[in-house]
Amino acid sequence: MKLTPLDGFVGYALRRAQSVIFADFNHTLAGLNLRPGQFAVLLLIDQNPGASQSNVSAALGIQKANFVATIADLENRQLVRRRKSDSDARTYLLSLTAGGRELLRRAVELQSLHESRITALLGEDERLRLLDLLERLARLPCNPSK
Amino acid sequence: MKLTPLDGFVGYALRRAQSVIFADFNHTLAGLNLRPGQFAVLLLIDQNPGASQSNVSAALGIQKANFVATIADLENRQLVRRRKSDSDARTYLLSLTAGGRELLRRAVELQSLHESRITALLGEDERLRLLDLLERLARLPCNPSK
DNA sequence: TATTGTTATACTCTATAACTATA
DNA sequence: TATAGTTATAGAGTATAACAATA
Repeated sequence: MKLTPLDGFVGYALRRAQSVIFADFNHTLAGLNLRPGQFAVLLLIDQNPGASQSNVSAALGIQKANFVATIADLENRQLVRRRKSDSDARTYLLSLTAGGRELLRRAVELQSLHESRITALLGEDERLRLLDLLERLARLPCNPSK
Repeated sequence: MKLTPLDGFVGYALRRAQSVIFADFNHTLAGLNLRPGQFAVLLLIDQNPGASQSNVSAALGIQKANFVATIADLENRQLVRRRKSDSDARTYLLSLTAGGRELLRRAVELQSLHESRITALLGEDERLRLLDLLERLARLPCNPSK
């Protein structure tokens, strides 16, 4: 099957790469029952203790409505704790439990294996270059003039 | 909000970039009512006239079961034609209708505007380098040895 | 036996509107 | 009024199992 000109499009290449990389991530973290999004949530809470649900969901580009089930699951699994804020009764302050920190520690270890596999494939210089290119892509204006 | 070390992971950078690029693609093709997947299907049928549903869905990494609704929609919109094969009564041979070719022509035009926006952001050399890096990523072994 | 296309089903991710309780 | 969190809902995308017709 002829794939041209499809294989010359950045959007298509992104989709293929993302599919493979996410599969490898999920395979690597399979034992922890953590999908990419959940891993990102734990990481952000760990790095920003006391952040609210809105803070975290906005930082990850997740709608707050869709974040409710995610955070409820993590709380049910006793990985995340929610405390009522003293200064604002509307918000919950998020933090990791001891179990959450421990699971995150193991997840980070496995993630670094996953990332190493990418480095083995590209080389570290090229991996960093890829990160730079992807970050620049993400700065594409949202409502382009025409 | 602190995003490190999340922003140093290729998987996360891929997700952010893909989200922005797909949004721009959809915005650019909005008038044609064609999502990225449908565009890819039309392009592949155009480049491989007489291909079967299995051929096209396999080439795009789509399960044949999920391809049924996609192709039915394109057929209902009279963009794609399905003919029974003479040599194998199980398969349908896919081809574009005149309307399908015309819609694809306009879609390709708009897609090239979208791609130009990426080139404007990265420069053509960097865009080609990105394509190369993404293609190499997609060659990551599926079941890595640990 | 294996393959093509199909149906049915389920799960994830995402998007939106509307509600509540607070601010 | 505006915001934080919630509920409900709907649309995509994706995965699997099972089937009829055909090879």
